[in-house]
Amino acid sequence: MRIATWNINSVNRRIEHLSGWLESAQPDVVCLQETKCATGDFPELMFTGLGYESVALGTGAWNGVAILSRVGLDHVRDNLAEQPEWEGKVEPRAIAATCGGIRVWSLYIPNGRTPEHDHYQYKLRWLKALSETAATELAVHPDLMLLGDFNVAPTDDDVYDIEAFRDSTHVTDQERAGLKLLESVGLTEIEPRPLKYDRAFTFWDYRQLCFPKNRGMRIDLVYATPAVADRVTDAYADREARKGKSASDHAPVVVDLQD
DNA sequence: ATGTCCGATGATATCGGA
Repeated sequence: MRIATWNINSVNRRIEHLSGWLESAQPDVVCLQETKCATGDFPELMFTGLGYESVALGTGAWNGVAILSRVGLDHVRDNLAEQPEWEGKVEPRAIAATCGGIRVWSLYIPNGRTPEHDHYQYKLRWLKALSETAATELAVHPDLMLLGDFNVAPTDDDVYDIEAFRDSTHVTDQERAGLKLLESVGLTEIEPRPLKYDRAFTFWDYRQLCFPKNRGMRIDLVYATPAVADRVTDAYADREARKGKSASDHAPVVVDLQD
């Protein structure tokens, strides 16, 4: 079984790019983030035509998550338990479903903006709530995976130059402690291999020619229970999918599991 | 020139967010 996660940066802007990738990569399950469309505007029929069931959660211009599956899609759940709010609202950043026997979460962790910003505290609260939901879910589902845009680089080596991230989010100890909470409840990170160069970056800013210069970050992550991690046969960041016109600023992460 | 892009506004350019 092949399962992937991809921050698509507007699913409707990315229809052609995404459908081409689905046909070439042939994933069985895909977690999407930043779909940027309301639940009812999700291009469900396009995915049906490609053989995928789908479920989406979105409000419009911002955020939005979805799951595509061609191995079943059941027991859908929206949002974390007691998901922290931003400006009084629960944002569409988490959706779960059971696909091919795996409990799958598609997640879009808040960006944080700057370490001084309220959004950064929101991000930390969100990571804590995620670990709590993960703990209760994995008690019921031994085959659990969390996939998505975590907006945190796990180590200094997961950004192109740590010196460029002084006073920035994504690399602080507190954010990384948020990831450690996931490990403390029994999840392990599945680290992808790079297809090119030495590091498996998953995001390159559109600005300043970051992609051609390979000024990237590894912030799209996969966490799994030991039962799932033991089945991993391969994992890679597909930087090829970041190429070309009308690409997302993120690349997909692909994980292969033994059946 | 943030060497950019997205979606929304009340546009026909500008803005917030990333």
